[in-house]
Amino acid sequence: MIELYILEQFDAFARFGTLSRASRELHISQPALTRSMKKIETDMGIALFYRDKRKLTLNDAGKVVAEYARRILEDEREMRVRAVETDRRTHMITLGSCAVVAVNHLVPLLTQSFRDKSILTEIAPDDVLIDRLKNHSCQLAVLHGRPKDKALFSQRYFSEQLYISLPEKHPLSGKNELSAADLKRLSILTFDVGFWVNLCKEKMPETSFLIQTDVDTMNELVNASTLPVFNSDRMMEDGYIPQNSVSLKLAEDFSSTNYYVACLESEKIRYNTFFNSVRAEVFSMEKPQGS
Amino acid sequence: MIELYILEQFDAFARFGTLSRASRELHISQPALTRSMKKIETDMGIALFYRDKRKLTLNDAGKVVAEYARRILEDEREMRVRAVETDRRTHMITLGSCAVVAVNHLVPLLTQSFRDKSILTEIAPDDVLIDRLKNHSCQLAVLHGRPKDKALFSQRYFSEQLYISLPEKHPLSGKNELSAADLKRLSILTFDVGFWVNLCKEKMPETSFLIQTDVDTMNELVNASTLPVFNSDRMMEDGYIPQNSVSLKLAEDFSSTNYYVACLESEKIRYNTFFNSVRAEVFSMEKPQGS
DNA sequence: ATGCCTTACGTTATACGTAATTATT
DNA sequence: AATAATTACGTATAACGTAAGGCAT
Repeated sequence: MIELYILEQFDAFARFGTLSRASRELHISQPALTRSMKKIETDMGIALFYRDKRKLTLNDAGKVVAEYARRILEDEREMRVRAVETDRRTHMITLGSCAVVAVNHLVPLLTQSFRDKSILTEIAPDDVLIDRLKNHSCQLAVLHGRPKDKALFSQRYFSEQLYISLPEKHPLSGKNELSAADLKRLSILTFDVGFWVNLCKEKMPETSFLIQTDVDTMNELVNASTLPVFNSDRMMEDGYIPQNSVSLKLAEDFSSTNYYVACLESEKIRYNTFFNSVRAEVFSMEKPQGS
Repeated sequence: MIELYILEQFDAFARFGTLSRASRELHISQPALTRSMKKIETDMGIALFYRDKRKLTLNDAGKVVAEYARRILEDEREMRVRAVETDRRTHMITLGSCAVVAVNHLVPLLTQSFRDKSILTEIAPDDVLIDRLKNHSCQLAVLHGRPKDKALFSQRYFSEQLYISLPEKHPLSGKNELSAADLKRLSILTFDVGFWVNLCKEKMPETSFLIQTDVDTMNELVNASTLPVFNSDRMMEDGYIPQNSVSLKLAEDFSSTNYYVACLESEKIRYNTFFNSVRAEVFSMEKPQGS
């Protein structure tokens, strides 16, 4: 059997043309290459080179070996990559989500259901997430609405209602709730949460959203300014309530959404316990409000 | 890099299920396998087995590796087979010749000198043969005259003298020998032997040569007709003598030639024994005539 | 003189087997 | 007891580098 280190050296010679050049590329000595090339010839029982005393050239059989060597080496490399990939997949769960708020409660549930695995979370738009589920680059995804694709299993997670937090002395702070019309010409501090921001920009083109991507900057601005702040019921439950402010519901049909947790239908059983704990979580979240 | 002996052992485990069984199949010890399996895991940086203290089972990554291992090992095997095949193909000796008659005695000599090689003969003009020698597409060549090229080694083979075989009752049959003038306006049955035919057509433009390319057709025509037949001393020695005919020497300066066997000067030693046997052949051919 | 291939020799790395150990059936 | 995997240890193969030689440009 011809070992791979020999094929690698043979391939290097085939690519670089001389043993000395190949030896420099591989960081080994020329004599080592001479010996290896001799070895592969005796092991195969045939000559692979024309020997010109001075120069070494592949003969026809050598060219055949060079082709195979290349393919075999490439396969070996690919084997390692693919094996490491599947190893990662068995040791960690990738959770995609269309909104940051949605993952906050899911990561603890996942680590509880799969104690031996680490959890990787990624934020992406819905369509991207669906693609990722299908090509196994993520196993679970939080989406807006129930996906129609039959290959996907999904379960309702929770609803989110938009709120606007206003300083106590703000002209609008006395109202019960707000409409889109109330917010015309206003500037609202907004953390970049993808979906919501895009939706509101579209539905309320006359309102200006001061979009922040850095958490600390956002917090500082919230405390230091008297600007209205973009908010939601779920964020407030998690404690994101600006000081000295009142939060009013934004009463529009687009200002609430339902999140769904999805996975491949074929992997549903695998995540059964996780979905159960999600259901329990939903129950405990929505029951107090309903009562 | 994962060496092939490891992949072979891994594949054996994948196929036979236990290390001990695999070790028996491969005729190596169990500890050797334990070590190798450990090595492939550390080299790849991931686990490939579930370890049950008692039993060893492939995990998902291990199954991926098993698939690749199988393919890689098969490719390595195929590589060796294909290389040996092309080696065999290059290990047959190609003998080029400017004349058919010249190869008849050389092929037996070659098969005797190189019992492990097969002999391929090809007929071509002298200039083509010289090119082929230089680019290694033939190893030996029979040429008219000694090549001047210093890169070529050559050795005189034998001379050939043209004869014309005539029916016993032919008007010319009483002569001692023939001249080109005698043959004007005659039609002569001629087997297509390249060099001679072209030479005679040029030197005797008024004679018509009825050129035949099929051996059987040629023989039938020789027997069924009363036409003169193109012949030579060497062909007659080989028994090509038409029935009821007399063969007269064509006495012109162009009607005899010397054949030389040539090879690359750099490969002379390789064909040393062959050239010796050619010399012996020449000796036994020309001595009886000379004495 | 330089570049390329080869040979010779000593060193180190490593793949192997034997023997002993643990655990499971 | 028998089978399977592992650990420990000594051995032998063989891959490597250094040094030196040959040969052609």
